[in-house]
Amino acid sequence: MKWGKGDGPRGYHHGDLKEALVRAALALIAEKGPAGFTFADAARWAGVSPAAPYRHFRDRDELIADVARRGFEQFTLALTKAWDDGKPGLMVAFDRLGKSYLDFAKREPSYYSAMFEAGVSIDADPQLRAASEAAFAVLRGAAEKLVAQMPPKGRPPALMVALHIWSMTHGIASLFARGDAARRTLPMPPEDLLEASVLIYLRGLGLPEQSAGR
Amino acid sequence: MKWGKGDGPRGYHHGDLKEALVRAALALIAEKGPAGFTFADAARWAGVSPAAPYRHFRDRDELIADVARRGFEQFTLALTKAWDDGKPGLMVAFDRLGKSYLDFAKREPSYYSAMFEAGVSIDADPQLRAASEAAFAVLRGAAEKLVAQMPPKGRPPALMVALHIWSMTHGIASLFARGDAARRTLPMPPEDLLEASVLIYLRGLGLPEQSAGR
DNA sequence: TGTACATCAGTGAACGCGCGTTCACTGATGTAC
DNA sequence: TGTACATCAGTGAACGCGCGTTCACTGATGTAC
Repeated sequence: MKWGKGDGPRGYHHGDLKEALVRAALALIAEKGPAGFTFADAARWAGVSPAAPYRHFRDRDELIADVARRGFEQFTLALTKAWDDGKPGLMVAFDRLGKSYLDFAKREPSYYSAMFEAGVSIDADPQLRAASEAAFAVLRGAAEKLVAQMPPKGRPPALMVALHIWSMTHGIASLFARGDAARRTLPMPPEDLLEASVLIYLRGLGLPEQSAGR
Repeated sequence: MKWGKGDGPRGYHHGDLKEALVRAALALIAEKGPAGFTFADAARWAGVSPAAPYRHFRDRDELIADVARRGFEQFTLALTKAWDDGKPGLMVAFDRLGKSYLDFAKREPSYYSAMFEAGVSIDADPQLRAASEAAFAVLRGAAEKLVAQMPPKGRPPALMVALHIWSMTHGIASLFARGDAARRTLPMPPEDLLEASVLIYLRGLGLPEQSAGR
């Protein structure tokens, strides 16, 4: 399944090389880490000559940035689906959201690496930046709904809450849930660690479970 | 200040090449990221022939692992000093501890990269592993003192608390406080974000500020 | 429907480069007596 | 204190390799008439 869409190999023209290169990058990142693959590698993996990728990407960085962008798009989809507009209750939806974040890091370690660990500068590429912000917007929207449940006095800023949740989750994902060798071993599933952490945090905000729309 | 200890260049024998190579690695990581430097680079930076490093390190990975190990040692020192056995009060000491973590990531981005982002397998090298565990032990010790303040009923496991704090802090450090290009911009200082996060978390644990030994 | 032509997406050979690594070597340092 | 020798820590030349990149090219595809 080297090229998943049009099936069967074709002749002189590959037909879908851009997609194939992205898949190659994902496979090679999974194999050797984000720093461990080369443009030539990707070409070889896709079964084309080393010059072919230049028709589609200026250089290796542009390829990685494209992978990261696609990663953020899929990430946004997954988070949106998990949050599901806060249904049926904010707390249960929020918990799903966190688990979905972690699940993505575990299920798609290659995307996750390209997005967060490949050293691509998010701000340099507007498309990448937009994709990244769309993902964060899901978190932020959820945080807004959550703080809106609280009495107006002493309501924490939604942005802060979103950043906190993001940080906790990203911290757990980076330290304990990645697919590669740098992962630390942990005496419990990372999902449990995250769930407890988020619950304690929300309690600290003054959001006991029963008050949050259950 | 290429070789800081014995000053002045010497002749045929460098005299302190191992140290110089470590410093070279730190400088080059700062410049190009953990993946962006080579063994030959380090030799060049230290002003020796490309074969010289082989007298001190088997390969590039061994050099990076050594840098990471030293990083963890310094990290342990900084954390220990910040925690200061919980004096004068657990909450204020805990806050110092978190800030110190963040400060290290910001002050020593090269060490931090080598420790957490260079893809070295912690478990492969016993010395590295021990150094890493010593750093975590400081966090864990602090968490133990903290939960010991709580009524025995419903006391959370200290290990969990330590892992939570580690994750939050590492998440913030990775996303917002690193020195390199992958850092996201943030509408507030990362230290403030962390402080708020830890305070909310501790409140969620049932540790109001005044009950914690102040 | 057929044909001529333009354009597109790939080839494959070639290049310069820097890296990792080995090797016999040599200058400097330490030590036994 | 001096000398002979062993050991240590570096040299520098050399190698094979794979990468990035360019280039003229060519087969396949699309389009105008």
